[in-house]
Formats: sequence, C-alpha cells, structure tokens
Amino acid sequence: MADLAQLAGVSKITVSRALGDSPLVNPETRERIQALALERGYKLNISARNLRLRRSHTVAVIVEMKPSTDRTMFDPYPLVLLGGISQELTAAGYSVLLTTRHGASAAAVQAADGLILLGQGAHQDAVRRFDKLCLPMVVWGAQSASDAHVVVGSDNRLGGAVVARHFIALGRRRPVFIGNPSHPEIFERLNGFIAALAVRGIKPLLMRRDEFTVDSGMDAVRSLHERKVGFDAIFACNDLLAMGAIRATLDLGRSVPADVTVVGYDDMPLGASFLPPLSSVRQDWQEGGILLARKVLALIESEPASSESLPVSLIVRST
Amino acid sequence: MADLAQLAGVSKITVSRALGDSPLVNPETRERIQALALERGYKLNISARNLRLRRSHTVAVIVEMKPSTDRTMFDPYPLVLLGGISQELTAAGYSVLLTTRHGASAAAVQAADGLILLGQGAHQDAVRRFDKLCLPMVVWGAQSASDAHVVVGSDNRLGGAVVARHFIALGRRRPVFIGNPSHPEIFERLNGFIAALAVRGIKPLLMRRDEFTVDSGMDAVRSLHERKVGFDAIFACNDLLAMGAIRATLDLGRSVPADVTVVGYDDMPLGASFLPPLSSVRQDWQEGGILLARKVLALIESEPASSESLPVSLIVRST
DNA sequence: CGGTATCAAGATACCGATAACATTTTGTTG
DNA sequence: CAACAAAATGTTATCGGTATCTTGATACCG
Repeated sequence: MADLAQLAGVSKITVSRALGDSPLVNPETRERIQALALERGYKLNISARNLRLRRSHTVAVIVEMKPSTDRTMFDPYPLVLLGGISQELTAAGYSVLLTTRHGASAAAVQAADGLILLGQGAHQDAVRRFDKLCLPMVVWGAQSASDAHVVVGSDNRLGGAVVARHFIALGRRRPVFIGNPSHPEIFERLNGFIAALAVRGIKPLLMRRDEFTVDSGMDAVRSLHERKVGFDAIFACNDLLAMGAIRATLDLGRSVPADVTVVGYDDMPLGASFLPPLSSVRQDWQEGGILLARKVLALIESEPASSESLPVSLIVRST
Repeated sequence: MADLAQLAGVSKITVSRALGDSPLVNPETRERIQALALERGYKLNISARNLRLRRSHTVAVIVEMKPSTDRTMFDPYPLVLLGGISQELTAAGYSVLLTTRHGASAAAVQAADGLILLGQGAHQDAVRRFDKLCLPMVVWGAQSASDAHVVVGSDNRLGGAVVARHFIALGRRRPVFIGNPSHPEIFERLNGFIAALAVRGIKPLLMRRDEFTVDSGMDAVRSLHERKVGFDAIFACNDLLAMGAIRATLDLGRSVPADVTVVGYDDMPLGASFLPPLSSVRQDWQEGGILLARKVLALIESEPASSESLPVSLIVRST
C-alpha cells in the first residue's frame, strides 16, 4: 500500500480511504487510485485489516461429520444448506470457515465473528461447548424451550401435522410413524403428527427405527406384519425409510396407496422417480441456509434476531 | 499477551514462545505460562499472527454450486470429499475456507495459502481464473494433458475398463454406455470402457444423456428399444441412470441380469437396497479429499506434488 | 477583509503477534 | 576461578493496514 501511495503521489492513508470508497477522499483521486490499484494488481492484505479492525469477516460453520457412514455425511442436504449460507454470507462480504465438530478446537474458529451450528448432535453438548466462545451463534435444528440461543429450522411440528391432516382427509384410521424420535427434529415431527391426529381421536403407532435406510423401513413394516398389527397409513420421517416401507408393504401383497397411504420426508429428487412416485414433505434448505446467515449477520451487528421456523409443504404424488 | 506476560513476570516474547512450544524456553516456565493462559482463558489472536507470519493457515475450497438444481448440489459426494479435506487439513493445523465459484472473487480467497477446486466446471475457465492468484492449487477431476497443475481424481479410465472386463467375462457382446461424455471424468470412463472392449473387438454404443437422473436412464433404454437396437449390457455413468435403465429394461420384459447386465457408478448407499441390488463402481471420496489436502499442503511447503489417480473397485451385486 | 465552515490530505499511533539480534544467566571445564 | 559454551530471556523492529487527530487549502459570509 505504501508503494501504491508513492506511485500515486499520495499517502498510505489516502490510498486506504480511496480503496474503501471513503467519502473523505476527492472522487477524482479515488478513481485514479482505484484504477492504479487494479492495473498493478494490488490486493489488500486481509490479515492486516482483520488485525486492525478486530474483525475477521468470517463466520465459522460447524458441521457434524462423524467418521464415515453417518447419515449427515451422505445426505446431500447439508450441502444445500451450506450453499444458502455461503451465498448470503458472501454477498455480505463475509466468508465461510468450514469446520467439523471435532476439528473445531482449531484456533481459527475463535477468530470468527460468528458461528453457525449444523447437524443433529448440535443440541446436546456441542452447543454448550461453543457457547463458551461467546460468539454470536445460530443453530440449525429444532426449537427447544431450554436453550436461549437463536434456532432456525424448518417447522417439523407443522410437517407432522400436515401429514396427519392428509391421512385424516383420506379417512385413514390406523397410522404408523417410523423413525428415531431421539433426534429433536424427528421428535417434533412426531409431536405434530400425534397432536393433529388426536383431534380426531386417532393415536398413531410408533415404530422406532434408528437407521435412516431403505432396509430399516422394510424391516419396520415386516415387523408390523409379524406382530399382526393392522395399519393403513405410514409416515416415515425420511424418504429412504418411506421407500423401504412401501416396498415391504407391496411385498406383503397390499397396495400403495389403495390399502396403505405412505408419506416420506425431505422430498429427495429420487422420490419423484420412485415406483410409485413418492409423496413427501419438502423443506427448503437453501432458504434455511440464507436465513441462518442473515441471523448471524444480525447478531454480529448487535441487532436482535429471533428463532424462526420455515414452512414446509406436502408434495402429494402417488403414495 | 502483554497482560499475560506481566502476570507471569516475563516478557511478551517468552509467552509467545511458551505457547508455541518453542524449545527456547525453560520447560518449567513454559508449563507455568501455559497453565496461566488456560486459566485466564487466553486466546491467541489469529489475525495478528497471520499478519506477522504472512500465512493464513487457511486453504480455500472452491465448490461448484450453481443456482439450485445442479447435480453437484444434490450429490452427497462433494460433502464426503469436503469431509476428507477438512479432516486432513485440520489435523495439519489448517482451516477450510469454503467458497462457491462465483463468490470466489471475495477478498478472502487470496488470503488463503492454497486452493482446492472441486466440481466439474473446474476444468474449463475456473482453473485459469484461479491460476492467476498464483497460489498452490490442486484440482479434483480428470487428468488432462493440457494443463500443468496437480489433479487428483479417481481413476475413471480404470473404472470404465473394469466394467468392460466384467462384461467380457460374462460373454456380453453388445454393450451400451449411458452418460454425458462432455464431463471430462465421464469422458475418461467412456475411453477406458471403449479401449478395454476393443481388445475383444467389441464396440459399445454411446447413448448420450446429459441429465444424471432416473428418468434420463429410463429414457435412454426406451429409446434403444424404439430404435430396435439390440443390447445385452449397460454401463451407466451414474447410479441413478443405472436404476432408470434397469427399470425400463424390466418394463420391456427383459430380465436383469439374465438378459441384460447393468453396472452403475458411484455406489450410492441406496444402490444396495435397490431391487435388484445394483452393481456399481465405487470410488473412495473420503480418501480423495485426504489426498487433495495432502497435495496442497505439500505445495504450500514448497515440496513437489504430482497428480494422482485413486483406484476404484467394482462392486458386483445382482445386476 | 477577518473569521469560520468545509473539504482534502497527511502524521501518528496503534492492532497483537513473532523473527532476528542482543543480553543475561547458568553450566562446564581445564 | 577465569574463560567460554549453552540455555534462558529480553529488546527492537516489523508484518500491512486503519482510526484519530491535525493541518492546509479553499469557499463563503457579513
């Protein structure tokens, strides 16, 4: 910058101001300096600036990435979420520092101006750990009365309710829920489902399954059959489970959707080309990412920000 | 740090050295200072350090994330790749700066010590754009004779060849390739496939399809049928295409694998529970990420690094 | 024409760490 | 115990920007 200043015949500080579009410099001078900087390929030193301004213009995103075959790693959604986050933060002049939970002890995180937590583990111990950093923090997941930080997530309660109402409209009386309610988000779906069914005095059966896989879904339905439990509707908390459930149902000689209505969750691209095309609850991850980003940015600017739920929509196809 | 120095009754530099585990301080002093730092919750200022050391200990990862429905965004693989990268970089004390291609103009990228490029667009203009930054750079994708930078990717040629040999071993004579060879990686698969088949004088039929979807795969097979083209083996350059191809083949009343052998690519978790369970070529993304990271780190340390291909393996299931 | 408001630019002092060199302390040896 | 080597610590300068305070020039006013 000093070189550039000499070249332009001004002082360092004037260059700094010119490049920062400060109104404190003569417009002519500013343009002259900017042109010169461009021509010389001058690049501001971010570290120096960060030091002086005491801000890194960086938000750390902490993703739950367990060793390997964890669900999170193989779901495409975290990436879409990241896409939304990245888009919004970049537009605001911030960058995204990606960290896994365990690598997060890495020094760089504490240099961030804010924190976004993704992944189911988030609500347990991780939140507290990062709370200690005293950074503006936003969490993706399910609302929870117990903690005080900002949470953004799709409206899982509504998701459950929407499916329940769909079942009711179709006159279903013996619905089953397949999934793992120990995930807070799934728990909310189940709650919404139960509450909306209760209006009609219907009580769903919970088939707890921890894995989010096709096999797990098949297994759940087979197990229902073995136990001779009747059912006419299935709400699977994930599309893979739903696909498995459908397949097992068909294997048992029952028709979908004539005998059994099935709805999944997430609306994977694959679902539309499943046979039969899968009905599912869609959440808008991209939008979620954008919202997460906006909230941290607000907190960083010391503006207020509150938790928020994103709407979901039921995509009815053929199941 | 100055405060800490005063508290410990030493000078700033001694604190700096103690915290950096420098052998230049008395072990006792070092531990005393480290304990004090921990107790006081002292955190090093990364920006200051970056400025002084003229290194950011950061590697920018540029991911191709087009608006929304792009393939990359919905594949889980980039995330696995990112996981590998992150793991390795974190272990080496580096952090990952995530950027999308378009946001990459953002200042922060040039502050990075190195660059990793992911995504198919990479090989076109993007590479050149980032070359200008004159940073150590590693690209994920297919080797290409024309460019001089380090490329890491799975051995797509081998992938194609392995499938070809599988077909030959099964006595197949009329293989079809479904996919979009304008992606360099797919192009390599096709090349390997063609070359290995040529040994037996077999020439595959190319069904060019640009979308990586189930529908696209179905469409390809239907189109073969309409044109009354015979075939007894299908190599789809992606599992979704393969699933579509299988479904369409079955719809036509032909058996898989008795009449037609089908092999996909990527070995998606879903493939194993497809009906019939899908045979596929598996690439190890996690390992790819780790390798990418190692190569940039090497380049950053001014050590030599060369392009490398990762082995792939054919998982034979029931198709 | 003196006095003040306005604009443009400069001088200086940091931000918080570390490298290089300087200095003091301690240990070793003939 | 002098003399020197090795270990431990300190001093100073610097990385590359920007906030704050000043200064100088010009414009405007009654």
